[in-house]
Amino acid sequence: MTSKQNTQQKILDAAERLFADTGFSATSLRQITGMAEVNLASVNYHFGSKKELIQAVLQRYLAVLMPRLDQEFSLLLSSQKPNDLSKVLSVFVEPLLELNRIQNRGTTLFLQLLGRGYTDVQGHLRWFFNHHYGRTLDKFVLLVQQSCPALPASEIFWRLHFSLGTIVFTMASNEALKDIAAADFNEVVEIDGVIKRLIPYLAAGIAAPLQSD
Amino acid sequence: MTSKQNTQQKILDAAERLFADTGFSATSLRQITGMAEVNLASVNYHFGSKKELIQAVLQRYLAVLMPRLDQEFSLLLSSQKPNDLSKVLSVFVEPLLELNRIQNRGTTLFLQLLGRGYTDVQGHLRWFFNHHYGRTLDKFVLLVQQSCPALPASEIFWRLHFSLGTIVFTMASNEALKDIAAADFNEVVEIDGVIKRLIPYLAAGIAAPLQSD
DNA sequence: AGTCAATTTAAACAACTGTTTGAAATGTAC
DNA sequence: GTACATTTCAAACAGTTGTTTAAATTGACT
Repeated sequence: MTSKQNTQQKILDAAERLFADTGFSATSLRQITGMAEVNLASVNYHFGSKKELIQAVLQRYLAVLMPRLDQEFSLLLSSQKPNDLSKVLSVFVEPLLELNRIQNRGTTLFLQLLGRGYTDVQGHLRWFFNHHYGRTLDKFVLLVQQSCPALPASEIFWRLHFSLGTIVFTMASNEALKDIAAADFNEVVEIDGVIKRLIPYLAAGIAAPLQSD
Repeated sequence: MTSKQNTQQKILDAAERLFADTGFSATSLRQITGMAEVNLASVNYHFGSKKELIQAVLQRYLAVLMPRLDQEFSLLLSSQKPNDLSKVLSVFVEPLLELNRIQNRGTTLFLQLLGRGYTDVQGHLRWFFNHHYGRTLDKFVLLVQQSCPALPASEIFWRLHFSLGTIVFTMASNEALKDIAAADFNEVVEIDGVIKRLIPYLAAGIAAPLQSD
């Protein structure tokens, strides 16, 4: 009984690290099973296929993160006045940082995987995400719209995707950025430092005045 | 004589389209030579290897774009007063749109390729870019620092990377975003529309007030 | 015409991919 | 200990990858 869970978990641990580092399609099952020190066939035995393994890796984090976010969004939505945009964005901070409890560098790994999911595989993962967590996402979009009543919905759509790009890219190159910051500015920045730097940048970008042309 | 250039160009045209659509590593040489209607071996004959083909595809655009940008940056730097941040960012618009002259949807293709370059291949392409165009990049950073005298250099470093993430990610998922925008908002957005939407977002984000904690 | 280099071609190369197979090993319950 | 299901394992599967080879074709110049 423990051996089964051990194998599954060893695979998930190795897979998420390799996926985050080099992408889904660039990571082979032999790399994964090699790092996990399990047999090659065990991936297909426990997860069925590589595609399902990718989903399982993401699910481990999404299943914890999304209900938490959903709860926080509902709380903010129940307040009468529109909420400050920075406040809405700050909702992400704590649930994201709590992913570090699932796994050692969980927060970083999850955000990197999210980025890979958007660029690596086309369509497939996006559909999976929207299908499972579309409702939660809608609540967030509604909150942003309430806090930026001057912006048309289409503009908010674009700016939220711009913001997603910022987050995803920053986390994907997180290691490199940390190294440069340390070398050039004598700065030691951890993941929570990066997230807190992101908030004012994103808030200002999303709420930017409309261009007049 | 004309046959050689035809083959090389047919390969480049097919390669850039496939690379932009599905990424560098996910595109096989057989797909490329199939679409280009040339022999499989001609890629290695004319370009040496797949890696060198990737560089050649990017070089076709970078060789036109970067000198133009460098020139514009120098011009702005020569002015006495610091320049408005939106003005500095707007420098990119015209040179980027001129890439449409090289190739049909040149601007879109190039920006998608840039995005792929940052997420697909690790290190390798980033080094290539910094090595060839680091000087031009330095001028740009200097311009941004001049236009945001209140921000410490380290903060600008982070925010410029945030911005790079926005651009790269947006272009990498450009097709998907356009489709969603068309379906949800009846919007038809072309590449110049996206670029012009980006400017105010980026300008506001980069110049955001510092967080007070 | 003939000469020589540049280019194209089909075929094969070794290495790698995800997946499947059937036997061996392990665990669980009676 | 026997019976049974779960899990592991080595081996092979068919398919794809980038690259190389050597012969065939094309081009340009005398």
